[in-house]
Amino acid sequence: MSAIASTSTAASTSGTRPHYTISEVAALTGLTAHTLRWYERIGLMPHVDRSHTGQRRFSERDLGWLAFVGKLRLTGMPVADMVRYAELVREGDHTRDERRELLEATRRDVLTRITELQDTLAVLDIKISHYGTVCGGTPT
Amino acid sequence: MSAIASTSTAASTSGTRPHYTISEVAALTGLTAHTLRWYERIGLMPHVDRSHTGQRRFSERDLGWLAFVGKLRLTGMPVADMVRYAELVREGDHTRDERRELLEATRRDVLTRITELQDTLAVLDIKISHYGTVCGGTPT
DNA sequence: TAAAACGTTGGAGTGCACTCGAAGCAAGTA
DNA sequence: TACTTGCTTCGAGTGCACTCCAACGTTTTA
Repeated sequence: MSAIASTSTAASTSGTRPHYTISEVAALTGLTAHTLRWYERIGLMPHVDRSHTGQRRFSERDLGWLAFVGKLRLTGMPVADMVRYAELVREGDHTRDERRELLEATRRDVLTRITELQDTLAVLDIKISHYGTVCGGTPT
Repeated sequence: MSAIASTSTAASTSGTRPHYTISEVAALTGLTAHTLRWYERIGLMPHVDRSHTGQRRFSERDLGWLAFVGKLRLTGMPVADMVRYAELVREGDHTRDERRELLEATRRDVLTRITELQDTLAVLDIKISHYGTVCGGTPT
């Protein structure tokens, strides 16, 4: 539970930009430390800084990336696709078009998903309104 | 691919209501025969009729139920919860309140999900618009 | 300084929702 | 009748996304 305002880290430990320990990032993102390490292993994190003893130190930029990944995760995008996107980012500027494509495809998926959910909502409302009436009928 | 209009079954084989074979239902719902059998095994199907030789014969009502289950599945509801709902239906009228509760909770989840997706959509739109501009910046 | 808390690694395990395979009947077609 | 297709059951296998473990090193607190 040692959040951001804890004793040492975060803001200004050694003169450079803020660094977060893995447990701080876990608290901030809701992901577990296990998951964060796993993200790095599979290439979903773009290479996290280490302290002189080899411990991870996450930057603000890393947090931003994780926030974005969190959004992608909400869309239901498979992890493999997110990794693909991360690779494209690493490969540099000549992949911009492909990245935009990928994002636009995702955008379309999200739109579809929203429509599906709204349909479902309509069905649920009908069902629920049936339960409102006292008479029996055909309960499914 | 033998859809509904195939040779024998469906409409009026033996005088009673329409009966669909498992492969017809698979074609209609997009589920596999395996999955349909599995649904029955775990109690997610309310007991499918059998032919005199023991083969499944699905009714219109079964199709309606599967359509509803499909909607619930779209919400991301765990199968165990759907089974719970199916059990409540089987238990009869005194579970109406609990069923309505369950449906209303699901409704709330769906609403939350839609909001999340709309947030994500906003983020994607921002990203995509960045890719529209030619200047580099900080591509993440 | 000692203890507690936190970090590292590789690899194995978990839970979910299917998904498939094998062996064996049964029904319809050439 | 022979063949093809489809059905049955049970149990094992798959793919995904984590999730945890063991063994050990580091850092912080009392």
